[in-house]
Amino acid sequence: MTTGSTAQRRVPRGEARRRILDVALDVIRQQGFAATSVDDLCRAAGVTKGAFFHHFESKEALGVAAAEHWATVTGAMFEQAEYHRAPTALERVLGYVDLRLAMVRGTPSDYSCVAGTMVQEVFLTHPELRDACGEAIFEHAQTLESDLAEALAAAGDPPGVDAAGLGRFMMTVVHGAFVTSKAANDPTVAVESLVHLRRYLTLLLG
Amino acid sequence: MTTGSTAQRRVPRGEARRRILDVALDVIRQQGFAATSVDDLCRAAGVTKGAFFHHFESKEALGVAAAEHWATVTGAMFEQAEYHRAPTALERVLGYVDLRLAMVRGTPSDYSCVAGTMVQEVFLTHPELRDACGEAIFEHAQTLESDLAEALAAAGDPPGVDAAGLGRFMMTVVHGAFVTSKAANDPTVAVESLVHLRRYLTLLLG
DNA sequence: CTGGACATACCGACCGGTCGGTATCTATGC
DNA sequence: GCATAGATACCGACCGGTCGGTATGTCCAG
Repeated sequence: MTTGSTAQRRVPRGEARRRILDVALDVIRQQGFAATSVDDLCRAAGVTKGAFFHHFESKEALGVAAAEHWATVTGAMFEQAEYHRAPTALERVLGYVDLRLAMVRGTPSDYSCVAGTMVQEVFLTHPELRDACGEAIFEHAQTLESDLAEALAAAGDPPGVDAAGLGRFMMTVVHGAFVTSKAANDPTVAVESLVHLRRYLTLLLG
Repeated sequence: MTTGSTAQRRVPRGEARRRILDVALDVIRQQGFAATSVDDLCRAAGVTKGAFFHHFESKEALGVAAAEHWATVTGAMFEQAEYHRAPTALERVLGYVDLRLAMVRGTPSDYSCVAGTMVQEVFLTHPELRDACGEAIFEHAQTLESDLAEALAAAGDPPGVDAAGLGRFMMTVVHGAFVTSKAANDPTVAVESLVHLRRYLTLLLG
């Protein structure tokens, strides 16, 4: 039909998918998953709806891909962090918390977690998306496990505590800090919670 | 125009508002705020849209009222709980955690928090709703403050810890436990996090 | 010249919200 | 004790816009 000039390409060919995923991380953290429309994403990515549905078969599929993309991006980021180079396992664990403390100085849209935001909304209604979020979160928790196991051993393996569960608890505090600091509209609340987590780890493992 | 038989009243006159608020607590915890339509609420409450917008000037206003209703309902529930009758402040604090532990055995739609669910989605886009959620959460935290202050004093007031901040940390863990247990699709994760919180409080205050 | 990577136009369902109307209370004067 | 008038509670058709998704066409790399 119309046609004519055609194809104002807004984004270089081949980059649409990545652009959509990148902006999704930001937009979803700002607005939540349900409140984010496909058009919102396309606008922000500079891409048309055709491109969107070419790469993702549904909005839920985009969510799943975004959770995986999130895991990749943050995984790479944490993998490079300095805290891995600390000499003792306890210092590495505390270093992780300190890194979280440093991150939390900005605004929730920047420091919070896409997976944690999405899973609250969709855990019942979109099981596949829920599982993708779960994997992103607990896969990250697992990166702490070996240091935690070592630190626990060094502390004489306190009874009733295991490395995997302690890692999950750390995720609980981190994600809880996102919620309460959003509610308080004040990142200080996140800071203070992470300091409590740090104190707990010190008491338990020090 | 139409007229005719008129007014199949589905709900006794005068109960519409309360019915809407009651179902909102459930539906929003199941689907999130943005994914819950006004029609969803009306259907669940057995009420028409006219009734809805008679009582609430917008969907956001309903959200605010729901947060306040949540604070009232849960406030009354926690106020009656047994843990207030424990002899020492520390036992009362731990009793609160034990109550949370007991609650967390069900399903997230039942044990999670409306305010925490909503605030994740709307903290940036709906400031009034965010504030209402914040008030619900931190007002609840305050109910722990006097016991925490007393327990801290009994423990010799450990440096760097204050009752208000510790109360907020407890909210952080509770809400974090909602997130991670949803993500894991397993309430066990919430249980284990609350056990860690209990251990922290014991180490700090015992 | 083919197949993946888009663009554009479009669809029906559903969204939050409005509005004119009705049913039922309450207050008041007689 | 009863008519009446206003306020409140509610009904449900309707509105413009937006939603997720589709159909079909064009571009371009290999």
